[in-house]
Amino acid sequence: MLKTHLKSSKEYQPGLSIDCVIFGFDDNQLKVLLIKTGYDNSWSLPGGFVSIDEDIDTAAVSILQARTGLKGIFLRQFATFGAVKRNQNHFSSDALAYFGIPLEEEKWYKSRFVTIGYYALVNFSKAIPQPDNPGEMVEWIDHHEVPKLILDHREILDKALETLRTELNLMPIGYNLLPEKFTIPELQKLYETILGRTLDRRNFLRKITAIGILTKLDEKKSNVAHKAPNLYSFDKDKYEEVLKNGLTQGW
Amino acid sequence: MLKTHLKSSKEYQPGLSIDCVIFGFDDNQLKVLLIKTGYDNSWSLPGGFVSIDEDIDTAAVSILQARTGLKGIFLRQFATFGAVKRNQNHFSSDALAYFGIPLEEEKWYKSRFVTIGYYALVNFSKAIPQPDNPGEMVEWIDHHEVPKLILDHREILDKALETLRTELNLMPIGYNLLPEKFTIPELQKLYETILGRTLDRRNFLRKITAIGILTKLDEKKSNVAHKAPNLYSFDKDKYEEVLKNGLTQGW
DNA sequence: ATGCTATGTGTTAATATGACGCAATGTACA
DNA sequence: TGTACATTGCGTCATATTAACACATAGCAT
Repeated sequence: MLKTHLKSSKEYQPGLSIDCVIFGFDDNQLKVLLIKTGYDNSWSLPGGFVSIDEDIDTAAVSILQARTGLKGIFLRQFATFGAVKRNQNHFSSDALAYFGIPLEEEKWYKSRFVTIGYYALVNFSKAIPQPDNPGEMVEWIDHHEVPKLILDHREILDKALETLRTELNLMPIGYNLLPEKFTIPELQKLYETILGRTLDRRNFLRKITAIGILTKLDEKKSNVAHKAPNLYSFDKDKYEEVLKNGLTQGW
Repeated sequence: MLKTHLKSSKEYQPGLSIDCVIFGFDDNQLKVLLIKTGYDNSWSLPGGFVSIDEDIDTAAVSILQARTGLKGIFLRQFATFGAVKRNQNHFSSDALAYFGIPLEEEKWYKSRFVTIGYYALVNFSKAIPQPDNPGEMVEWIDHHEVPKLILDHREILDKALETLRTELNLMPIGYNLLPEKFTIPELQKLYETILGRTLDRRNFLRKITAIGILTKLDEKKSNVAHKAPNLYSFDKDKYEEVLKNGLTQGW
């Protein structure tokens, strides 16, 4: 929510912020990148402000890149939150002093902010969480074990997950969350984790391969406890095509 | 985009506006409520600003009510638009003078606005379009015949329709767009119009009735050219229930 | 009466889905 | 070394859903 080298508030779009729900998949867990403030150890979503001369989408990309070091990531706006009370009483005068905010900027920080929510899907192993403010911690947290978050960030996170669940039915997802080579069981675990329920192995295989975005590699996963599963990769071209057209739907 | 009795810009959330895509269905056409400015006859979506002490959702409801006189309408936020250039050069000094904006407020009007898009589904026959500024025209326009719109309103409209199409697959729609009593062919036309393609009569009936939200009335439509079709109504309770749980999906 | 058009209902084949069975592969360990 | 166990790969079958189509009926126009 704050950046180390704050420009003057005049250089930012007033009353507007961006919060990102960054999802990663590791150890069969859906994880979310969260930030623990140095000031009071409170947890929040990574976010930031929008420069006056910056598109909101660009601002979201910048925040994401600053936090994960990644470019060209799957990033999608999903909702905007603007309840009057959403950031009421959030920045105490003490907190603003801690962050070195000059007095004349207090009013800016204490006014209502409308925040635009983006969610991102990133390759866990390639992302390098980067603290931005001193004393800050950036951590991947299992989405089942998210601590209390500031403001309405919990609501934002929930909405992001709900959106992701819906989009799972409308388009192929996984390309951005898995390493280049992966197994069908891994992909299934990802789906199961996002949906929060189990799926039948055999039916999953049939359905996921029918989409036509997977390439079966002539290679098996090594160092596994049981029968070595086959490795697959995404067919980038076909994946992009399905992303554009969407999966077949109802009507 | 403007209101007759403008409060001082200080009473509004800075740099933020709301634009509504209001859909209605009449004469087998999907129509959109548009506004023609008195100033230069340019067309735009109905919109407005957000008071500093007003939730964004509440602001959207207010705008909708002001334009259609309707309360309790289906209203849904679908996207937020914030390209830097989106309203660059929109309000000329002449225009601001026309609207009676004091000089000291010019900067406010000329800065970038981020706008939150909402779409609404309303009962065409019950809505009473209401002009807000003098010389303004409020009209229902067939969505196929929408004229050139100001700013990025065309993009906003397209995105709203795209969202509506997707949501058609996720939840029942029609309750808010049709009169209390309607026929299956009418409902089908609505779906066809939204989707932009024809559907098979018989399959449509089977599928739409299977949802369990329709009540077949013991009454036929009168004054029709051919065989009188049966009238139906929505079962409000079941409709709400399906709205909440969504239609059955893939995975 | 006859033709035209739109509605109401039913049929059938193809496809998709959900629920399982069983053999193959590799680890753990007696 | 070989037996138990967990996991993968592939297949089957009953059922549900979908798409495509046929036919009778109702009401207006002439």
